[in-house]
Amino acid sequence: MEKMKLATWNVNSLNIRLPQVLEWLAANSPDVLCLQETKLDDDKFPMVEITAAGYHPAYAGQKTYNGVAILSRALPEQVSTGIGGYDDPQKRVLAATIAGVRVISVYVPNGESVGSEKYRYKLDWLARLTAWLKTELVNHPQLALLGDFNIAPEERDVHDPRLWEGRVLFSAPERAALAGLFECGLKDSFRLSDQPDKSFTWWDYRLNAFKRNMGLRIDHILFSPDLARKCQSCMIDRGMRARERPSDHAPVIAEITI
DNA sequence: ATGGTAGAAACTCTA
Repeated sequence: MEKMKLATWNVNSLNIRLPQVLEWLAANSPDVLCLQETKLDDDKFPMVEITAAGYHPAYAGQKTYNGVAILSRALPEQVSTGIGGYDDPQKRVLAATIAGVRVISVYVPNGESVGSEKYRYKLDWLARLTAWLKTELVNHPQLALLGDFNIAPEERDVHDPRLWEGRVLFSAPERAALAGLFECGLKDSFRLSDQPDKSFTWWDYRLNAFKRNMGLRIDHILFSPDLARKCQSCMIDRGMRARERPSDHAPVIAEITI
């Protein structure tokens, strides 16, 4: 039985975080690493360094904001960008087939604040993502959706649910949109096994949030039913958030048998 | 308490 290790990490600038990404790849040897917030135009992607580390890069970037990538040991096939049928100039979705698994790296809009224009964009974007995924799941029964969803699914995924209730990243409409993905059959790999209490993936840079573990679990690895059955483990590597000059997100890693 | 910090870019926006 062969194992496949898939990971996701919002690096908040691949330019700044490249040394940490290379170190993390060497230490963890994932088969697939999805990145978000690369904040790099495609002609600035660190192709040489990633290739030298033994990974094939696929990327869809833009300057300053957003940007997604998929790094893989095996050659990525059928690489495509964006949500089918939705002309979004923001680079937030990248898909590739790797060793027979359809891997999709997503950077869901942050939403800024409930009721804002960016919040409406977030909900509209999620509706389009969900509609598109329904057909993707039919075409690719072995599908993994990894990334920064900017939504905490449940109260136990938020350090202080009362404080966050109704706020962006935890408002009812956002959680309903995430539940819509689960209704398509996608499973939250993190909840397929027992996990420590107060497990989070993102901590604000401000107010010493990480030291006080004031975090949210907003980065997820979702598996189609076929892959969920093969999931062996899922864990958060919070050690990377404790580093000097860290991303505000920690990597999430899941292992499946293929 | 509507603050605070980080990144990119360029005196502001996004998260």
